[in-house]
Amino acid sequence: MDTKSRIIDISTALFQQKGYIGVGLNEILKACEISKGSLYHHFPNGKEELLIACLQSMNDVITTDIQDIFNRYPTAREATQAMIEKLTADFERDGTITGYTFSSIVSEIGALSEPIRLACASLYLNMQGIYADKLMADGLPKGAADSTALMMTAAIEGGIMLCLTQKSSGPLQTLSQVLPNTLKES
Amino acid sequence: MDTKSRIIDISTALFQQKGYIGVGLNEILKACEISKGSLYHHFPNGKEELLIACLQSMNDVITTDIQDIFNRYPTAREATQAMIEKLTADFERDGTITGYTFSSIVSEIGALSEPIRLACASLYLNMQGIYADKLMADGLPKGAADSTALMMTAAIEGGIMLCLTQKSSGPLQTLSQVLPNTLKES
DNA sequence: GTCTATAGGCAGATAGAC
DNA sequence: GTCTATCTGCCTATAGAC
Repeated sequence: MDTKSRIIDISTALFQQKGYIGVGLNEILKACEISKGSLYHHFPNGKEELLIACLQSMNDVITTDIQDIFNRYPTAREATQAMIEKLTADFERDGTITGYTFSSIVSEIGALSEPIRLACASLYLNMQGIYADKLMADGLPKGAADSTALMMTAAIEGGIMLCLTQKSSGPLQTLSQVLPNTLKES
Repeated sequence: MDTKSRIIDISTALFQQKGYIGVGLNEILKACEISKGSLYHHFPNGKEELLIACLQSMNDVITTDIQDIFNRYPTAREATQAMIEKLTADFERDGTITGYTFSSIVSEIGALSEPIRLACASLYLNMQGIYADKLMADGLPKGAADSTALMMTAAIEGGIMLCLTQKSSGPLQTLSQVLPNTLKES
């Protein structure tokens, strides 16, 4: 595997764990076992360019991941439940949630860097799109599917935030029971 | 008004707008028109101690604010709708949402500083408590009220995040239509 | 393409006069 | 209780050898 891909892979994990500002360039270099010169050779615009590459990588991984789950279950309701249960399992295992959430990145520099804000917006929209497609396949009209998909995205993002704040998977576990019910009744 | 209170008031606004890391000590000093020595006299433990004082201040303001809205409307459904509409109006006016969300603060240092994480957790629980009380007054049993209140908190927090990411009040506007319906059917 | 060395800036924090 | 001056350390970024 080439150096550039390795930098992206390792940096992606670090950004997800600690946020953009929380990870220093030196930490990335150490983790990748490369030097500063090498990093700036592959990413001439420095840390911000690296983050954008990482966001694209996250986009691919997360979209594939969610799409896979939504293909495996017959209805949006069951798929949602399975997805949230996967998140809680991740949290129980790792003590943190590394995927599906970019709130730390948005909060830190979304307001400062337009390219990064746009990359995050695209990520959220991709997730939301998968939910909406499944809801339409279930028979919901487009408008209702879009609204419901938006609420799912917001609730899951907020649920992850609550889990991190409380250091407990409780909020997501509760959501996995409540949220699918609201889908059923839509 | 004494210096300490003025520092807290001004810093609270800055932290809400730009997050914890986004605001430097020098910016706070300039906004408050004080010197570094003065700030460290009132907050010997520096920036972190100041943030905790600000979080307590936010807690008071936000709790009072939400409680006020929830007292003014007969049901949780109507109160929720009114609250979200207030948020969207704020967003339209200021271009940002300063209250009701601490996600940026949680994301930035919640994982690093235990006192700050706990202060944020307490804030979320207070909001959730107001929602739950109103839902119980509407006739929901305690368990269902707690679950629903959690979903409301998560959805609103996530909705704010989506608005900031998309630079649009659209997500919250959609939520103000979808979320109350899920309450109605609970 | 990778390295070392270093620049230059700004952060948070401290000391001590008044 | 407020001030100014200063310290130390970390950050991103660059220059230039190999």
